[in-house]
Amino acid sequence: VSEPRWLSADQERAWRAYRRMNRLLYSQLARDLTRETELSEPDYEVLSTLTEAKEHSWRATTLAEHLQWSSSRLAHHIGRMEQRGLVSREACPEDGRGARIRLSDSGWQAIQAAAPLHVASVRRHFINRLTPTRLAALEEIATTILLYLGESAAGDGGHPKNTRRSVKP
Amino acid sequence: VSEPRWLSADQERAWRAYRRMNRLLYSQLARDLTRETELSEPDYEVLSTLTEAKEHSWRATTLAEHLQWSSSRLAHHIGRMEQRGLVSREACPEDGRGARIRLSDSGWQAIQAAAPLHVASVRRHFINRLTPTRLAALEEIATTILLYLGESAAGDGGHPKNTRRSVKP
DNA sequence: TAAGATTGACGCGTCAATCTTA
DNA sequence: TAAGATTGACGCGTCAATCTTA
Repeated sequence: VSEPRWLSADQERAWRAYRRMNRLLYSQLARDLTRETELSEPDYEVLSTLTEAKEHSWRATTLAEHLQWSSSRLAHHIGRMEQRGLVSREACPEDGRGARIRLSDSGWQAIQAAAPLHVASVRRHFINRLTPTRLAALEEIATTILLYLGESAAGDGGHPKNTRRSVKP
Repeated sequence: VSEPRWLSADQERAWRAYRRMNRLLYSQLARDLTRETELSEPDYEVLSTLTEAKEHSWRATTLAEHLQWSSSRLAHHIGRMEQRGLVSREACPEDGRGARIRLSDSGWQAIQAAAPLHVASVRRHFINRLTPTRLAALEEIATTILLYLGESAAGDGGHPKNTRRSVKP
């Protein structure tokens, strides 16, 4: 018995609604962020991830893994952020091939200023719109999908310890 | 009483899981599509939207609205697709300023071939992983979020009649 | 003057090639 | 030889400027 060629009406409505929510929500959050700060979403992710590192510095590889970015995307983006003084690059003591990315003072200030605004935006458009029950349901859905997407072994989902801190969302 | 500075642990877990699902699911679907066909996600969206139009042709503005694309994004992308022979542009009879985008024969063949594969991919990674109850819950969540995102008047959500046909997802 | 649409410049992400050290 | 990382070329999306017809 093969799969039907199309989705059922219910399935299609759900699929479309889900994708539309993603599109509009993401663009709204990006709009808020760029209006209220000097940071793009990717900038914000880099800075807030570095905030969670000890010494505010991480190996490029580790950072890329956390962000789920390719190494070349990271190198390009870090290059631009370095130009703007948000992060700095330094040689890696343990491994001569490696690089360490460090949050600069001005990067620290930028993320400190941006974080509460971004959290407020996430609350306003997303968190506050859903009951705790629904939010939990969404998390279950996401976990289920991720499980099948090969989340089992690697990546954030498989992290036994969650030591994240400071600038969270 | 102002909002707390951060999200609660529950909220943050849900928020992260939701975003991670989006990232991985979208990249998996894109990977499947480009592996199995000659089309990118945006190509697929353009072609399948045109399929839903009578005469397989739509005003550029209408097409852009359905896709929720900017007019310049549409113009650029249609230009590239025209080069590849997937669509054609023609003058608009009703309005000398307007343009009509038409699905070409080869575009029609491309979407016919791609659609079942794409639907299968969506089923495999998404639809089949969720019970009907959960899928309905997700649709409700999406609808709720969209409602607050200014979905009330315009856009797909406000469509009273859903006359979509043919190549659906 | 405004609406429909296109264009060019620029910033960003991907892919393949490359460089350096393990 | 492989791992860590960077680089350049290219394709795509955004923004502002522009062109044409209403």
